[in-house]
Amino acid sequence: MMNPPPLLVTCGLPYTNGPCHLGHLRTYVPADMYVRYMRRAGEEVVFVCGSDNHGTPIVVSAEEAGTSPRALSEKYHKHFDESFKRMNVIFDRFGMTDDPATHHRTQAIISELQKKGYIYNQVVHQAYCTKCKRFLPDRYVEGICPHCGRPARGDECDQGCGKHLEPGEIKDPVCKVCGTKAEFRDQEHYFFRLSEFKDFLLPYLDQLRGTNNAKNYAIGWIKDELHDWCITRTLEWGVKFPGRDDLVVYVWVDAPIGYIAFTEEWAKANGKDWKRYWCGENRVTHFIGGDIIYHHCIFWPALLKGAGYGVPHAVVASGMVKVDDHKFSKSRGYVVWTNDDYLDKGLPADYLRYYLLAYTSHTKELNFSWKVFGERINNEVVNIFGNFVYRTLYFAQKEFAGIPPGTIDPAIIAEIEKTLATVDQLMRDYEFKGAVDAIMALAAFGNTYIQTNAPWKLIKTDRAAAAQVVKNCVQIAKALAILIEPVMPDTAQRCWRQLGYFDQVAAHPISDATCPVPEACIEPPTTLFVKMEDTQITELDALLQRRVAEANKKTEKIPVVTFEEFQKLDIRTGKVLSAELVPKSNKLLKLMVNIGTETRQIVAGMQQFYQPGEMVGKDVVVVTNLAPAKIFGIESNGMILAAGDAASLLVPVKPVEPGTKIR
RNA sequence: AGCGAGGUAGGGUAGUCAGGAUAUCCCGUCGGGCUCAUAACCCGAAGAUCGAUGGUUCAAAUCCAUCCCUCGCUACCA
Repeated sequence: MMNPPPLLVTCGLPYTNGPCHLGHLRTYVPADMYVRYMRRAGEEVVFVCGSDNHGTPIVVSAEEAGTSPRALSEKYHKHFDESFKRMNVIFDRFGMTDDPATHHRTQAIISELQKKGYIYNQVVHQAYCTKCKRFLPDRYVEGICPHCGRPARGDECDQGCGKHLEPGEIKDPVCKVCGTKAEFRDQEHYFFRLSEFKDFLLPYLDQLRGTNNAKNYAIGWIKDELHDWCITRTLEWGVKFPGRDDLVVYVWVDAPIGYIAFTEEWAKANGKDWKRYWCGENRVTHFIGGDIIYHHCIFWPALLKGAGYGVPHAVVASGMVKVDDHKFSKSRGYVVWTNDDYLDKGLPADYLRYYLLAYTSHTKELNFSWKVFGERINNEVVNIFGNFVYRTLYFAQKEFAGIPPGTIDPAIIAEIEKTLATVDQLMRDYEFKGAVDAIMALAAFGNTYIQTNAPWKLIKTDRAAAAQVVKNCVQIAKALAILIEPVMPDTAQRCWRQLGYFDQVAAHPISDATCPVPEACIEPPTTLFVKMEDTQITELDALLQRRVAEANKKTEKIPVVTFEEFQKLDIRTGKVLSAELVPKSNKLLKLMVNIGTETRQIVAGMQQFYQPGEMVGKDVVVVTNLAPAKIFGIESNGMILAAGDAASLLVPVKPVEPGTKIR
């Protein structure tokens, strides 16, 4: 059998318009662990990543900051590069998608796709801001939904009926940046014939390696119809579309192409051939966040296939990160910044790496809380792992001035081998938590072993037997140092040094875990870890709580409306004539309400708070000139006012006739 | 609504793909041991109708069906 192709591991590219946070690390730390492990399991691995610099948000952020997109990108590029290094996430190449390699490779791929007929052009309506003098990507247009009449974004009626809006559909478009009324202009765009790749993608995804969340999600999409994909934008910033100075390619085209370009950059600097990684059979493994599965499992393989490159071998998608059991959200304050909140507080990278890897399976949601962080670090890392190594070496040094001579008990070697086999299988299945657990189980085994064999007792009667127990324990400690390196590289190295070795633990293959430790003198050991103090945890947590509280205040800020705007609303009292549950809905009630001049049918989301029976006969407050909407297929002509999440109804205190105007 | 992921002792979490005998681990509670060690470690106990119902099977947390609950996603948005 031929040697398998080398492994190329990539991480989803961080976008250069904000700093590094836990959400990033949830993908990068496991990828780094995987790379470290696979290298030491004897694989040839290249690990590349880079920053993603293009797209409208960066242009807008740069304008707001009074700088250029390139300068902004460079600032955050440097930030990510440093943050990853501080976390011991070490790439062979960390590039930028705005560097020449990505521009060049993107244009080469687009040209190739054009040559093969996979790209066509088409004129589309697009919102244009006359003040900013540019076309507005859909996210930067606001207007009125043509379906329900409520405010909507350019691409979707996000506050109203939730319908997807095609370019040109939105009414009264306004530039979100400057507030000027936008107009529609015709603009030629280029489309990728994604729809032609359906027959390729289904069998491809079926055999795709990686985590099944990625695979399932993508297969689900494919079963629906695949639309062709608009791959150009009217922007200055980005990779120029070949032959068109006024268009750049969509950022989601050049971002993954960065993976190839960064490999090229690495290969050039190291005298290697990048084609070995990207052309033909390969083992390209993408580590990504769960939010970008679509791009990596559908667009990207189709692009590569169409342009004649090899397609990815595996996609490993991480689950989402929660903070204090809340959805990760920068605007709501549920965020942990890698530098400000963690590393700059003097906390070790190893602790966070451990937490991220050991909390749960890679594809499940990971909750971060300082309290749990402190508990797990102290109980598992410090007490079980750290204490075993320390008590072993302390006793060895005290009683034997180091590691005693002798051979290792075969049962101990067998135990280590069992751990090695388990870890290896789990790592190849991308089950990082399982692998960490197996390593910790070996540490727990060590504690049980030393406890049951009590060399501190034995030594009083049988010094040789005590030496044997110690020797076995040291062997376990050695195995632990070797195994824990992909998880906690700094700790592993410290542990390695304490075992009397002067070289790098990372230079040793995993299989060295069963190589007997020789007799040696060692220095008195120091504790491997410092415990997390309760006061420290409380302080860190308080900082987070303060940020959440401040964010809450900010979100409460609401825009001022003029009296004229207020007067547009026609609010009247009404009497509920009948109420019934809307079938298949668990929130909606269908109400008939007398508003004086007429009886209206109104659908209201208050089923969980009011029985239909108790609604009948109630005087309620109704917005009568709200645009009609269809909810669950039932027409609703107005809105009943209620306060708060529990929908406390607003009712007139003194009796009034139905239809009385509210001012 | 559609799609996806989850629902396992007081909290958290593994096991579910490849069905089997006392359902894992961490914390917490209770009892004991040890004292080499960072008040750490070891042993034991209590505590789970494995979301519900029905089915397949000698055997179901695990497979199938239906339902309930929670969360996420729904593409020209990076």
